[in-house]
Amino acid sequence: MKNFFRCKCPITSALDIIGDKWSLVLIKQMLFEGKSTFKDFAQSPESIATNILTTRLKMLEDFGIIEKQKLPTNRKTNIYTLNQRGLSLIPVLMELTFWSKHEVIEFNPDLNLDEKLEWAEANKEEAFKQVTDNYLKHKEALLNTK
Amino acid sequence: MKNFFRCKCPITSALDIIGDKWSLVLIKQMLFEGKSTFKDFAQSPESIATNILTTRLKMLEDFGIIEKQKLPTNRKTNIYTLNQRGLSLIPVLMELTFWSKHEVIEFNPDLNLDEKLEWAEANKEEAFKQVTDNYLKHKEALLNTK
DNA sequence: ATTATTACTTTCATTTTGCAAGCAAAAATA
DNA sequence: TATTTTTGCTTGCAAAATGAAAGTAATAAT
Repeated sequence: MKNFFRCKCPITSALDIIGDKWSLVLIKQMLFEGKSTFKDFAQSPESIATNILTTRLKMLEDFGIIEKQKLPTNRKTNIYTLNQRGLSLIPVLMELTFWSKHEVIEFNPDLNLDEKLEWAEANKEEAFKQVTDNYLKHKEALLNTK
Repeated sequence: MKNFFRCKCPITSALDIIGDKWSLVLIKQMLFEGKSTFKDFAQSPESIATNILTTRLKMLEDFGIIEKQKLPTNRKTNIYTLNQRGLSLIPVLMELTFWSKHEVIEFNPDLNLDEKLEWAEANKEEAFKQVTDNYLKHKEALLNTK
């Protein structure tokens, strides 16, 4: 872990963990798109390569951001879910969404913007909580025999 | 610009612009560390290579996140500053800071955490505004004969 | 007039990412 | 039960991004 972090800056260090090309995309897919298996991620429109996917999932697990487990009904398929450390990235992801809505749309007019975004931006705290609760319910349902 | 964006997702598209290893670090250095020249960035503890620095600054300028200009008193030194599009990334950077304070400190105990962070986390909207105003003043001072 | 500084560029090494194919274990199907 | 399909993952190699070191031209400072 020595030399893993570029310096003592909190922002730079956060980016040293989740600032690569794929980590936040994977977390977003779990959080907002209900994805939970290797196959789910591999088949995304972002189309991540499977070797990269393997190493990213392992890294996120090593940092305690996600957890991997199997259902009693299926000894093969791994279920990847966010835990608390991952869930606490929700504000970062939502602020990125807001920024995108305002500033990225000019460069990528095809952006898929949720109609509830307006409300979420005006009620951030409530929106954060709602997304968290939503995911926790989804996760529970997922892990009690899919 | 075709094929620049991986897909139609706002989060993924935002990351396609500022999700590389250095962009948010440079923006942070301007915003919180008063850096504004090529030399400032090159001498940072993160130690970015100068060739990368050149391409990143150009990219951020092309996307309208920063602007480059010269002072009347110095025809050589370029002054890089954030404009509105860059300033609206403040919430993203601050949420990253909060996440780091709670979750990254375990992996990098040397983290340099501002003592005002506690307050900022409890008063996000006010903190965002304060950081913005601070920077705008700094920028104005910077550009009126340094 | 000389030296130092600034903002780059260039070259080449290293690291990261991407693509395609392959694989073993488990699950689904016949 | 035997065969086929699916899943999660690995391997080998190509391409792209990043990094380190040195060099350069224009400007600024001495």
